[in-house]
This record gives sequence, C-alpha cells and structure tokens, in this order.
Amino acid sequence: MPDLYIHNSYTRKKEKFEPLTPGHVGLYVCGPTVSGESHLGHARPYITFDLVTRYLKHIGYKVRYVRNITDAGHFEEEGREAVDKVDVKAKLEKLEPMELVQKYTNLFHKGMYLFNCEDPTIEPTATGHIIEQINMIEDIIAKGYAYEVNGSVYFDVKKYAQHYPYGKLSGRVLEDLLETTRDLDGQDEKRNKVDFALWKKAPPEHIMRWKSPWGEGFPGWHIECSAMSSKYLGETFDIHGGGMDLLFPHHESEIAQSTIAHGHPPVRYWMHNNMITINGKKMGKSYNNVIKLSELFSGNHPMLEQAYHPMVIRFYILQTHYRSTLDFSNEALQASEKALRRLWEAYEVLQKLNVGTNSTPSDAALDGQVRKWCAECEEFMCDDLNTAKVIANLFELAPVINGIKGGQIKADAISASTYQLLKDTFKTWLEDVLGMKPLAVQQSNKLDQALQVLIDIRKEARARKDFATSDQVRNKLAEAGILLKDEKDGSVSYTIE
RNA sequence: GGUCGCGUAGCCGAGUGGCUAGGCAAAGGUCUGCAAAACCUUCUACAGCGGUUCGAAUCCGCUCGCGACCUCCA
Repeated sequence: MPDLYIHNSYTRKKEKFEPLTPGHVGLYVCGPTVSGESHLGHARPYITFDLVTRYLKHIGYKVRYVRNITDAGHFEEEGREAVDKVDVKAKLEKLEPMELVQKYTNLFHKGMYLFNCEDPTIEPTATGHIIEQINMIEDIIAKGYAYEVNGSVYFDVKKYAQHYPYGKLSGRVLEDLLETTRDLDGQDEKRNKVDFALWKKAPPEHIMRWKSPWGEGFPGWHIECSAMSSKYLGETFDIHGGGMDLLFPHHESEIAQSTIAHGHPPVRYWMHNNMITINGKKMGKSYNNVIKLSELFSGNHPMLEQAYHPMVIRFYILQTHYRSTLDFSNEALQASEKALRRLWEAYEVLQKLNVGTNSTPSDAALDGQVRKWCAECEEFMCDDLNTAKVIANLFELAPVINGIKGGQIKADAISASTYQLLKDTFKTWLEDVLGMKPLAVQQSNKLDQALQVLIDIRKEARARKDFATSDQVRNKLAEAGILLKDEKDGSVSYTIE
C-alpha cells in the first residue's frame, strides 16, 4: 500500500494518511439538502469524494463511506412560498415535506448515477435520526455546554472557547465574531450571538416538527452530521469531507458539539473541495447564478451553448485539482469534451492494438518513458489526489498508442510487458479511479449491421472511384451524427455522437 | 472591517527554487481520391515593483486586481 498524503484543512498541511484501524477508512461527507435540485456546484464534492473512495479502495482500503441526506429543516417547494401552509384545508393541497424530499432525493440519486459516482455505503437521513440528535443534545446540556431558552436549545460557544480551540478549523477568532453586527433570527434568545442552535422551537407554520424534551421543534443546522457520523463511524473517525463553504460555521460547530459530547475531537483529517465559480463568482442560490444538473445535461439554460454529457462534467472537474477554484465556461466544458473524447478513443484503440510478444523493446528509450509515465500516476494520486497530473500523463501516453496504431511508432517499440502495463494503467486510472465511462451509447448489433451495409456500399463506390456516391453516404451519415473514418489498413470505423 | 486564498501563455488549467505539465484553440507539415481522425513541428507564460539567492513563476515585503468565509450555502 503506497503512502497517501492528503491536505488536512485542520492543520493546513499535507499529512501522511494513517487510518485509525489498519486497512479500514471511515469517511463522512456532507450530503445534499433535498429541498431543491442539485446544481453544478454541488457536483464537485460528490465527484471529488467519489474519487477519494475509489482511490482509497484502489490502494487496498476497505472504506465505509457515509453521506447523509439533509431532509429536515425549513422546507418549501419552489414557487410555492406564497401558499399559506396553515390555511390550506385539503390534504392534497398542502405541502407535504416528504413528497418534496422524495422528489429531490430521487433527482439527486439520478445525478449521482449519471456521474458514475458509486453509492455511499450508508446514506442516513436527518429525519431518520431525530432520536440520536436529541440524545446528543441532552448530553451536551448535561455537560453544561448548552442551554434551553423558550423551547430552543443553543450551544454555548463562549464557554466552549474558554476550554477548547474554537475557530481553529476555519481560522476564526471568537472576539471578531462577537463584534460582528448582524441581526439573526433568535438572536435575543442567545446568550451570545456566536451561539448556534442545537434545537429550534417550531413556529406554528413550520411544517416539519418533532416532539422533544423542549417541546415541538426541529434539529439545528449542524447536529445531524455529528449524530450520524458518530453513530456509523465512531466518536473519532478518519476523514470528513465537504465543500469549503462549510468550514464555517457548519464544520466548526460539528467539532464543538462532538468535542463536548465525546470528550475529544471527532475527525482526524478534514478535506475540503474548492468552489465552482461562474464569471468569477461562486455558483450559489444566493448569487442567482446556478445551473442545475438537469439543465446542464439538456443544455436548456440561457448560459449554456449546448448540452453537456455527465462524463464531460466529471472529467472537467477532475482536470483541476480539487482544492482550486474551477471557473465554469462553455469554452472550458467544450475543451473538456474534446479532450475526453480523444483520451477515450485512445483507450479503445489501446485495447485492440496488435502488439508483438517481444520481451525486449526495439525502442528502449520510449519503452522506459512509457513505463515512467505509467508509474507516475500512482505518485501523483498519493500527493493529495492530483488528478490533473494523472490526466496529463494519460495524454502523454495517448500519442504512443495512436502512433503504434498509425504506424508512426513500430509495434515492437515497446515490450509486451510494457504494453500490458499501458493497458493496466488506462484501466486502473481512467476507468477505475477517475471513474470515466464512454460518452457514446452502446450500439445494438442490428444498428452495427445496418451501418456495415452502408459502409460496404461506400467501399464499393470508392473502388469504382465513384466518389459522388461514397461522399454522399459519408456526408449523410455525418449529418445524422455518425462519423466514418477510413483507417490506414483499409478498414472503416465509425463513431456515433 | 476581520480571517483566508488566488492572480500562469488566445482560453482552461498543473507546478518542484535551477531540468521550462497537460488540454482546447491557432499555424505549418505527413498521411488521404477528398474528408475526418491520427502523427510530427511551431506558438515559452507566470499581475506590478522591490528584496533574499549563483539562480525564483516558485521564498520574503509592498502595491494593484479578484474571490471565499464571517448569514442558509457543495
């Protein structure tokens, strides 16, 4: 097992990863709030941490990957805000939170499937863990770090900060936070404005509510992750991931809650992915600049010049290091699409390549270079998951593959074992770890046979030098999105867009 | 205002103090009936100004510009 180094947001340093339990990794990632449809920005953490689990598994770990569904809170159907939720009499006219949650959970899962993100091993819901959350809050109250006011419970941050390094994760200083002048809901109930809610009393119009020792209400914003991560991964676990925007207050609060409840910090390695920006600004609801996943896949959005395949989005995200911002543009996405096509075609060529069984390469320099490029992929991933460099190396290898096929490079230039290494490298990195899949749909046998008929007709026309007919076949097919390619050896291949 | 981060060739994006990723686009060439693809070649950048150093895009300082968080936020 190679040594993996990851950037720990808590220490702001690259650290060697060592799991609590040898051979096993506990990973918790903040999942979606299913009150609306996921957008491009949401895709980044899920693709990033899919990569993390894939890589951990690749190097031999058994991973328990917990990603929650936040389905509790103040939910409203989009465009339905105006409806008076209390006065509507008919049952079916009323906003039913579960219906909303179901709808967006399904959409989220569909998106994850299209992105080829593997399922988390446990996907707990906040509503399914109300008891655990209440228990944890009671525990924190009992330990003297939370107080109840008027049916709500708040965490006493000021007291916590006297004994623990509050703000270390997000680089926050308590005094600065106390100075911030901002009026928030429930401010007057709190002892200090920095205190955060563990439990909120539900106002009459609030549609989601549960009984608790403090009356009817709903859990605070941060407690679910603490309750569920400790339940499934233990009081201390290996990796906690999420977007950088969750550093404060979400993750900072998680640390505080868990530290009091369990007597020690919950997480050994914090990992945060950077944001996706659009025109330099973070993509987010509050900026009114989101592109939803369904819009991305359909191209149905004023900012989109075309539809983008989920694999193109995935590739585009992985072409950048996860801790850098990534700026959206049609140009960038189109470049990714072409790049991925090229790489994937090289991979397909590689699998059909006819190479000799020579044990010694005729071009030792090239053979050595290929072996180096292949071997480096592992080093790059070990260094804080540098997918950009892995992809760059695959692009270095592509001309070698295409060159052998095209005859510019002799078939025996690399040894049989190097050829096998090349195949393994593409399979391992492009498919297994980066999680790429072909863009083209699988063709049916019948379509293939039909195309062969057309290809034969064209072939015969070309043989008679009847180029008008041959070009007509090719051009008409091209119009339909089927591209014919005359190969060097006289065969004809096709790609379907 | 506070905290943190960023500024790399036409565009997107890696990056170690010296060996000048990669992709897309562009130009030229090889191949081809013509295409397309592929292959080869070319385009040598690091916001500005100082400093440290034999040597800095990479370290330090200042200036300018941008962003994130401080409020739900991936």
